Amino acid sequence: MEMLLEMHESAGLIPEEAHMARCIREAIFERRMPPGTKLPEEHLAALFSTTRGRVRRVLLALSREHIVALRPGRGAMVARPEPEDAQNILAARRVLEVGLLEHPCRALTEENYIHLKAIIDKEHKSHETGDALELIRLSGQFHLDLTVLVGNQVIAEMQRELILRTSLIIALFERQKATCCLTVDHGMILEAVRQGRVQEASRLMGRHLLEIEHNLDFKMSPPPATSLTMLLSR
Amino acid sequence: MEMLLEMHESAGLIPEEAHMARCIREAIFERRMPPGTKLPEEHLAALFSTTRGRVRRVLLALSREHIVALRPGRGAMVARPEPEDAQNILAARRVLEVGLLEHPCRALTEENYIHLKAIIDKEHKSHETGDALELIRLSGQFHLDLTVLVGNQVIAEMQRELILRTSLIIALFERQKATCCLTVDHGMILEAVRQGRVQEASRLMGRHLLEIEHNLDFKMSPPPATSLTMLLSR
DNA sequence: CTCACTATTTTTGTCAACAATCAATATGGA
DNA sequence: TCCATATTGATTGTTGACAAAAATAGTGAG
Repeated sequence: MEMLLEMHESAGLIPEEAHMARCIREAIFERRMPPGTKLPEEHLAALFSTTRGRVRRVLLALSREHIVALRPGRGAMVARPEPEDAQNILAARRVLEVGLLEHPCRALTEENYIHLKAIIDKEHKSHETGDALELIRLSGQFHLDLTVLVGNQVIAEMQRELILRTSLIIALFERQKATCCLTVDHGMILEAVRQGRVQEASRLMGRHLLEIEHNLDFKMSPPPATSLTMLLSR
Repeated sequence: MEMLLEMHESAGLIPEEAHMARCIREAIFERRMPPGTKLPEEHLAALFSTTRGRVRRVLLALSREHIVALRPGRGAMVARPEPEDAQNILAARRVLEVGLLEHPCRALTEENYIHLKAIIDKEHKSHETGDALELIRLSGQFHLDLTVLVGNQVIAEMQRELILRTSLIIALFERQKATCCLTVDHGMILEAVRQGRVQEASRLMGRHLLEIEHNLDFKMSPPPATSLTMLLSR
């Protein structure tokens, strides 16, 4: 359940700020804060019982990750990627993840395999019990942990940002509900990787990501900007 | 000479701050500010005739790009990547650039080719006149522009960060002088891409990046932390 | 000369109050 | 009713002074 490896996404922030950033990222990733949600500084400061200055630093950091939009004078809100961004982001993921499976930095150990398999099993369970939130989380974790294990920290950090942005994209443009990653695909990919079938694994991953892309509809009416800061807890 | 495409690396910063960030990035990239250079806030504020508060925001932004280290209480300095980081960064570049040439987002137009060829020609000129600084700059621009043209904005932003960090790595660990990118390689890569020889292009790029890596010596004594803020002009 | 300790100076971190800006509402005339 | 304008309220942006911490310089004993 816990993040496989503490990635140093905290660069430049003190622990308290890093914690706040993590909470907000999590809330965005799990769509408790949909794109467009306003993020007033004082609200957040009160929520995390900290000062406005610190909130400000965190918002700047998150805006540099492109998951928060920071318009001067108008404050911060959860980012709403343009269709063009969406295509670029998904294309980037294809390049990165397909490329990585094709030319992995290191091979998957048996231990690694067990770890990833466990995530997939949990995905199945969440699918059965209908826990959509947990399914989203697990799906992201599969992609991220696979990247860490077959790649390295630096690659994983890029990947983390892309996954978060993908979460925003799906929230904005998903054509039909329940279109998060297909657990079945994850299983096939993992097996191919385990057996060293590099070409097959990367091909599957490419198709998997394309499928996500094809389930988007950019002509969708952008949902109205929600306000209120809510439910940051877990 | 000018950056091919204005990448929105200014997210969350006002224009003035974005300009400052660009200047510092440039100075770091061209090694006018070697790794370890101290970056006192008031110094920078005076240099750019701005306030300490703004400098602070810029330093936070740059620290999130991993090119500035921001230790609490001790101020900012140009980052000094660990050998482990160095390996991860170069591995990431291999995955990204090789993967991109193997599975390009779009094909190179004749116009694009001319643009890139011009850069290579300038590289040759700089090599002859011995203008090492310009050579470094051009070399980085070749890799970056190629990424933009064959990929997209999002990929290019990741690439920009990786190239900057590579510049730090070379400054720290280069075994022998004059080991910046070999212009010859660039030429061969470009020709392969132009002719649509995808496999060949990606193979060459992989070798090219490995060559850089093999010219590093991690046992090198880390050069003493230089101080003084100097020569930000161009 | 070196070490340990103290004092000084520089630099960073923080805060609260104020100014500027934007969003929302209210007002008034056609 | 509708639009334009003015007022209000809420939120963000900035400043400067101060506190805290670290680097530096200085002092003296061994």
